[in-house]
Amino acid sequence: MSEATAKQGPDTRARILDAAEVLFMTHGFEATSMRMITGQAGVNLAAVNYHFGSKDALIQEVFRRRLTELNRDRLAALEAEEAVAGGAPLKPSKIVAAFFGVSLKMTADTTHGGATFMRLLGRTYTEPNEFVRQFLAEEYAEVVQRFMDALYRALPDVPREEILWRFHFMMGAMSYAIAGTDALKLFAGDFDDEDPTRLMPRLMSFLLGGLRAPLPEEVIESRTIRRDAA
Amino acid sequence: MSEATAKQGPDTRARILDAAEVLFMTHGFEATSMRMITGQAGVNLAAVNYHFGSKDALIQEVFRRRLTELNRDRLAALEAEEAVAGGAPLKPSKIVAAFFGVSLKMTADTTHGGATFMRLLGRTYTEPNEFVRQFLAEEYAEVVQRFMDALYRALPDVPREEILWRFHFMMGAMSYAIAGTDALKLFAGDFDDEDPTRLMPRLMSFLLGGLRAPLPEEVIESRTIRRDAA
DNA sequence: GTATGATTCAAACGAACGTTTGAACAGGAT
DNA sequence: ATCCTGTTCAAACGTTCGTTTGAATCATAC
Repeated sequence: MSEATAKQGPDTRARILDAAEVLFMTHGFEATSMRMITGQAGVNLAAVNYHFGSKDALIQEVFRRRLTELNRDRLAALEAEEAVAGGAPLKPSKIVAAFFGVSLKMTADTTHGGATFMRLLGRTYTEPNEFVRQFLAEEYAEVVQRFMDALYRALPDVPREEILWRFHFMMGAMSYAIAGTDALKLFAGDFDDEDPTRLMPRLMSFLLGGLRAPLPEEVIESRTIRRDAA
Repeated sequence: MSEATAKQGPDTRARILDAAEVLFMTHGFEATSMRMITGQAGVNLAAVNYHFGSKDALIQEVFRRRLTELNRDRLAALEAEEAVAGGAPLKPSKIVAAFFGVSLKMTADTTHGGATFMRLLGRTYTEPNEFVRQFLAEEYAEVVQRFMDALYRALPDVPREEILWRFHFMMGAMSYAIAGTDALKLFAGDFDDEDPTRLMPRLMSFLLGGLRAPLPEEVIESRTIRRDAA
């Protein structure tokens, strides 16, 4: 390994990662066996442990190779907006568009498997597996902090806790929108599949509407939604 | 002889269901073994297959016993509103409150395990397992249809497809809000723990804001939009 | 050519999985 | 006491899991 970089085999690594990405999305981590992965990738069973060390390490690598790029693009989009603003606080819509627009752009990318990964990622936000969630949290720590700070500055009069909640809600709506297209079909069988290009404006309208909604009156005084069914 | 194994008094069935509910929520379906379930429940390994037939049947029963009640309450809440309206279309806020308010009421129920189940349910909306999703779709078919019809009548000028999407987004925000509290903590370590009573008004404001947001321009091009407000 | 290190391969490993078995135990009703 | 029915129990079933092994193959430098 003199000057050669991490370039290893011909394309065994990449084929394993691509196969695993699809299978993890379709069946989940636990239900996807090494034999399924290596079978679909057309490589030997031992190849995964040789190239990645273990199944868990393979899972991490599946996420890392995409998340690195995704979060880099997110930060770039945010910094581009900040450069335009020149020190002034950004408009919330710009911040939201920077974060979620990058996500949806990858969702629309069908040629490089980005769409598959985004669906996998959406499912993984609620993944029970502890080490997967721990890994995701580390990967997200910086970018989330940066966006939250931008939102704090953009909405100085809104309690930070409230902004945190709404960001949480927005993440949920996006994850579900991307990952749960099948679930949507289950709700309404007569539903023609859509290209993610049309999902983007729909989701963005919804997210901004939720973000700008009036604060709950609970801030002033506890109030319960009237739902008396007698 | 060494230890007096606490002779279990109450129902073995219920003990298995309660243990399985917690373990499924913590580890997921595939990662939760029969031995974990029976061990936590304090029953024999064979008890699950004796009482439920199989692990899959146990999963279904875990959901069925709670979903039956949940969806019954949802329909009751909707019908109560419809009775008050007396034939007139309901306001969207009432419909949303009927559907999601019941969910959050169960989330706030800590004494009967309802909160545990709601977190499990939130995670399961994006569950890859095919038979689980099929089962969920059947359980939800009627109640979703009823609520969608109510929304169609409440918003006659909004394209049905658009309402479907926004309902989808709302489901995502709620599921994530309930199931992903840990994820929220990962984003912001300094976060005082959740009190579902306070989650309710927060989420409701967000959902209604998203539901009433202006439609994306792409849709507006072809249709005139009227904004109904509550 | 041969040597050397990286990669692939078939085969096997022990562990854990869901499920099944047949005996043991319980408590009424006859 | 006996039978019956429902339930619990320890043990084992066959399968599949992730991982490991050691030899075969390939590529490149000597």
